[in-house]
Amino acid sequence: MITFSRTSSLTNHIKSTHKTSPFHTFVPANDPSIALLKLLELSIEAHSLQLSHQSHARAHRVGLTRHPLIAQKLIFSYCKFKHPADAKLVFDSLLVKNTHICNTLLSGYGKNQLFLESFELFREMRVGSVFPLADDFTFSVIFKSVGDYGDVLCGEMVQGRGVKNGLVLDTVVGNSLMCMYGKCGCFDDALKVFNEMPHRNASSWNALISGYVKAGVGNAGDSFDGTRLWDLAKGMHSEGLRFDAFTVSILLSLCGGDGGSDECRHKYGYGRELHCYIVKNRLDLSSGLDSDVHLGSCLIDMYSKNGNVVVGKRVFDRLKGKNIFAWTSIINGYVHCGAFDEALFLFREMQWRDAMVPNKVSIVTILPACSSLAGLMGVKQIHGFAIRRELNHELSLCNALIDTYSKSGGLNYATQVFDYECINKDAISWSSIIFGYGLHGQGQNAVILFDKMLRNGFKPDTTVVIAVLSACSRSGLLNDGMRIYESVVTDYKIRPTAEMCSCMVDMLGRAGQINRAHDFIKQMDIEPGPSIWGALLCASAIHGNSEMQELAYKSLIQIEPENSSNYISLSNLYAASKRWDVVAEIRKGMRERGLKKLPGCSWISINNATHSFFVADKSHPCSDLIYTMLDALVLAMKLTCYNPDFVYSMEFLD
DNA sequence: ATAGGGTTAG
Repeated sequence: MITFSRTSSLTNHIKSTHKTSPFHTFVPANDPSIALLKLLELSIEAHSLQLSHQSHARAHRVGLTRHPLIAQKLIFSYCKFKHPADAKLVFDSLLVKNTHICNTLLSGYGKNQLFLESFELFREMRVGSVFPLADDFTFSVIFKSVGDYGDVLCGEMVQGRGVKNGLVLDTVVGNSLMCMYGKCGCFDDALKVFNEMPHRNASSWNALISGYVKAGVGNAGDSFDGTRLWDLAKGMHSEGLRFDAFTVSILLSLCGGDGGSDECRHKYGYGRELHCYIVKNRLDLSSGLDSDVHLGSCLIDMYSKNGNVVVGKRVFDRLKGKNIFAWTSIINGYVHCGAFDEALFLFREMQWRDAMVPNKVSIVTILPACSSLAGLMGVKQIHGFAIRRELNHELSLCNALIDTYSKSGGLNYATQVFDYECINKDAISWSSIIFGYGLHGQGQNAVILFDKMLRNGFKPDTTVVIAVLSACSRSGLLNDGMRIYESVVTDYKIRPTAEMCSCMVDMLGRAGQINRAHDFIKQMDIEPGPSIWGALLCASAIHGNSEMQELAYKSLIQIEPENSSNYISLSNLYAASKRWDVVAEIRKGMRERGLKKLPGCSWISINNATHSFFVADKSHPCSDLIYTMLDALVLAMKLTCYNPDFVYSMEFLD
């Protein structure tokens, strides 16, 4: 039984349309269109496709399917519920199509990724057509679709029409045009629009800032010029516009640290300042408003990316109306700092206490915790969980499962997911399975899959190339690796990255071709970094080529003069051939630079307490007992013919 | 009715 309440906006709307409606003259008091509109509005609010269908049927019975408002609402709801074909049926049945209705279908096509249909309809909305003329709403909707489609040329053509009609002067249209350029990675074009806009609002600035972020991310060299970005944000302030929730959330996403560098600390400082800004400006986090949960999730993410999940948890605890995003953010925070028990606890709490239904993202997020705590069995459990919720065909989940299964020793399960569950594969699916085969020493299969991927029309990217090259390297498939490398560089115009090059050096080196590996380094376009010399070093150590080993160490010391482990290893190399004079010299060099060997540390968790140990560490309360046990173990090892090599460690026990 | 923000996978 549905009861209707008298609400403002809709009633007003109906009142205003009543004046022109042919229906009201006949049945003004109990106009069936009012009830139908209410029903449709309710179905949209309640996300009920069934209710929309019922309303549609009722509209048929009373002959109202061509009522402009009802048709518009039907089209809207069908598109929202991913039934664009039904929306099209309603649309086609209309004898007169107004701009509003066309815009609704246009936007619905966009929501359903039906870009070609959307462009087709847009093309019809011009002078001399049976369709109405495009207005400012049309343009903002079409720019959004063009942006999602990712075709700048198409966007420029649409912009041309917009300029002709004088519609790009509108602020919202201008903003959506900027967003379109941003999505296509054309920051300069977005900036041009921004500079030429007659009226700008906060959203214009937000579009500019997020456009800058999108254009900067992925460009390895000029990945993210922090200063310029914060200058942009300051420019917004000096134009008298305040940051709104959108601005803050974009900026917060840039405050995630990924290490302990100065730049990270800098970013973290900005992040905390933004948190203060939220509090000071009463972008309050505990009012339970939708936008506040949004900001809360951004904050949780920012804190956990900076290694401070505890503060993230405090933000989380204070959030009212926690949604799946907030829950996933905090769970992700705990997963990333390795607190798997806590993450799993929250994953359960989310469901039992907050009746939250995990989605594909939350399942992907919890997966590393399960594999870490319970190995292959844990991955299988999550997989089963996903199957019961019919989420097992989701691309990102499949990709995560392929990767985690193969890393947990379940290559056969990974293959099954790849072959039977992962219906629409992407570059990540292919590189995950190829990497998996490589990991399990099945280089030949990795090569077969790589070639199959190319035959299926996928262009290789650097990640998948690294996956297949490292597979070749591990399995000693020198010829295949060389062939693939040559092909991706010449046929697919992939510029060799440092990682790709170190795969090649590793591959040649492991195959015993140390000199060829060295020649490869010499002909590289890029400056050899630590990973490349490290690969050469490893290979020359395996094959006992101490001359090349020395060269690699010296190069490493040259490019990483502050990394003490290079000195230690070089010194160990000389110690092995009893060249104590050189050893002494190296250690003197280290002392002069003020470098110390970082002591190795190992630890074990027992009953939620972590016990850590350094070399020759006697500080543990049970130290005597532990060493007695250790001596007994060493003795037992020696008795079983294993002769542990203590030479290097003894050297540095002064 | 239109634009702009959040969690995940190699």
